[in-house]
Amino acid sequence: MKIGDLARRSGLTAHTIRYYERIGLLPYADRNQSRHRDYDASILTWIEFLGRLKTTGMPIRDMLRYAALREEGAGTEAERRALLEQHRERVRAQVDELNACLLVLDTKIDGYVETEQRKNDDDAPVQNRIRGRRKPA
Amino acid sequence: MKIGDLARRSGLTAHTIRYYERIGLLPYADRNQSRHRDYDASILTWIEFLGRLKTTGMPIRDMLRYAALREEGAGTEAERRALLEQHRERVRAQVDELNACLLVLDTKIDGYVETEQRKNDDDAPVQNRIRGRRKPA
DNA sequence: TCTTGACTTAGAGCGCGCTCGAACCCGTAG
DNA sequence: CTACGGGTTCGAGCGCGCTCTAAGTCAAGA
Repeated sequence: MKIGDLARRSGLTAHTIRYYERIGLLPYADRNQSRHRDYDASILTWIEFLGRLKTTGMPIRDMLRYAALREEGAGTEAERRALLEQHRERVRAQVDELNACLLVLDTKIDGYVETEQRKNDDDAPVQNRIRGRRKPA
Repeated sequence: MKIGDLARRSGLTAHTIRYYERIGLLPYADRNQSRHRDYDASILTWIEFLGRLKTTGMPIRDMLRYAALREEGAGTEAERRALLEQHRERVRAQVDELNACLLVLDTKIDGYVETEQRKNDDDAPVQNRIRGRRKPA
C-alpha cells in the first residue's frame, strides 16, 4: 500500500503520515525500489489506536513513549499497561468533568428557555397573564 | 478587587486576564484613579462559565461570539440559547466518543493483563501449568 | 525619602500539532 | 517523447491560546 492509499484509508493526510514517521509515532516504513513507502495493512490498526489516544487528549510526547515501548517489543508490556491505565484514569476524570459541564449548560439553557417563555407571556392576551413562570396549556 | 486578587480567585494569571480583556472575552474593566483595573466579584461567575466552555473544548472564537451577544444584552437570548444548545450537542457527542475510547482502552489493558498472567504461569511450578488463560485460584 | 511590589501598555515569543511549499524523482498513458 | 499524477526530502510557516519581557507608573510601609 502506498502512502496515498494509506492516507485515504486512515483519514490522515500523506503529510501527516510522513510527519508521524519523522517523529517516531509510526515505525519507519519499508520503501519499494522507487524509494516510495510501502505499507502493510496492519499499520491501520496502529493508526486507529493512535487516533483513540489522540481523541482522548493524550499529547504526542506520551504517545511517543508508548510507541517506543511498542517498538522495543516483548518485555515492555508492564510499562505499556501502566501507561494506558494512567491514561484511562485521566480520561475517566475528563468524562466526569464534561458531564459536570453538561449539567451547567443544561441549567444555563433552561434559563434562556424561561426568558423565552416570559417573552411569550408578555405577548399573550391579558387573560393569560399570570405572574411567574408557567407552561403553555 | 485588583487584577492580582482576581487572578488568585479565578485561577487565571493576570496576564491571561488582560489577554482575555484585550480580545473581548472579558468586558473592559473599570479602572481606579491609578488606572488599575478594579473588578466586581460578579466577574468571577462569568470567568467560571468561560472555564466551562473552555473545558468542553469551545474555541475562543466561539466564546467571543457568545460574549459579544452577552454584551449586547437583552434581545440576544434566543441566539445565545441556540449557541449553547449546539455546543451541548457537540459535548454530548464528545462524551460518547470518549466512552467508546474507554472501552478500547479497557480491551487493550485486558490484553496486557493476560500477557502478565501468562508470564506468571511460566514462572509457576509445573503442577500449576495448565494450557491457556486462567485466573489464579 | 526611599524601596518594594503590584500594577500599566505594547508587542514579541513559545509549545503544540500539524500543514504546506519547493525542488526533485518516478512510472505509466497517450 | 512527453506530460501527468503520484511519490520523495527538507525545512519553513501557521493557527491556537496563551506567556512573557520591557519600560514605565503608582501607593504604601520602613
